[in-house]
Amino acid sequence: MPKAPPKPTDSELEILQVLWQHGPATVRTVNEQLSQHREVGYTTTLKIMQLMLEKGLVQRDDEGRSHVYRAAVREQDTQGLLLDKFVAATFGGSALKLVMQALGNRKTSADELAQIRRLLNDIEIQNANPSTSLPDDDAPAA
Amino acid sequence: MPKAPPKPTDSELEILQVLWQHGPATVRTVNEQLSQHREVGYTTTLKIMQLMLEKGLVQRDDEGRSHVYRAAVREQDTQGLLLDKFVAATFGGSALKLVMQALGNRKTSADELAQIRRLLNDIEIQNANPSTSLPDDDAPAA
DNA sequence: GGCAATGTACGAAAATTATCGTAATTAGAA
DNA sequence: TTCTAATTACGATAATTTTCGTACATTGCC
Repeated sequence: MPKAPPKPTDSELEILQVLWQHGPATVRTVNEQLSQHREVGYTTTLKIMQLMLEKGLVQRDDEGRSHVYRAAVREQDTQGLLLDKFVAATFGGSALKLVMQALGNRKTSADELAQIRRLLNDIEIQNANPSTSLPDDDAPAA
Repeated sequence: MPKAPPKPTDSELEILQVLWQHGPATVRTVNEQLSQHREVGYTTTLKIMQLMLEKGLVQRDDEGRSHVYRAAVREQDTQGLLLDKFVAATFGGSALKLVMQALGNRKTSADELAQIRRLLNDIEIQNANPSTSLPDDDAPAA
């Protein structure tokens, strides 16, 4: 089994965000996106993306003169990995404390609260009846 | 206004965790706690704590031969600061996505779910009636 | 007082990450 | 083909963090 890619650094995560949202892209495109938020040189972005290739965080297609990069890790997987480490380091492993803090000192809209309530209901249904598959918001009702 | 202490690094956060849980402590005590989880030299811990002092993350009392360090930042404040940055970097600023991910791919006990429900209720009461103070579990009922 | 034990201070090295200048390469245009 | 513009490759530097060796200071015995 090939080794899983390492945890991305902050800069690498920025680049992954661009690739996740935009899809496969050249260094130029990625750099232009990053430049909208902060100043960063072209070769800096290039270098980081080359390192990301070595680490297995991205893959690339070398057809033609310019290379096209794409994310080699999925957004949800990466978020989950980072979240686990963050919860462990910052909240002693307690996801509950994290959620309390996230919801507590922050304004949360009624709509968001409703979504969380739905999620809670789903989880409790799942706990009560593990054989049933989770309801899917996008699927037609039975 | 004195500048706010910077975001602690991973090692600094480990040390803060010890100080928050244990209360004021000497380098030796902190190092013994850290050593229970991983190997780390005494002078390494000492050096990091000295840097934390310069950064304003801890304060110390130099009475007697050994110094006693205490956290200079509050646990909740620090968690909140780190959480903000984490949500911004990893979830594009959406606390909702964070909560969904935290609750979704993770087993959460019925007790924890109940606590989150209570929190949701409190938030909705607060939203509906901003003049009222939040209920406090630790305070005696009026 | 002198010595051993315990602490602190300091400096340096290693590891990681971020940054960018410059050289080499390639593709088209003229 | 020759030149130019765009792109990649490479190496060097800086900044930050982590690590620890060693020297210095202090305390409390004997």
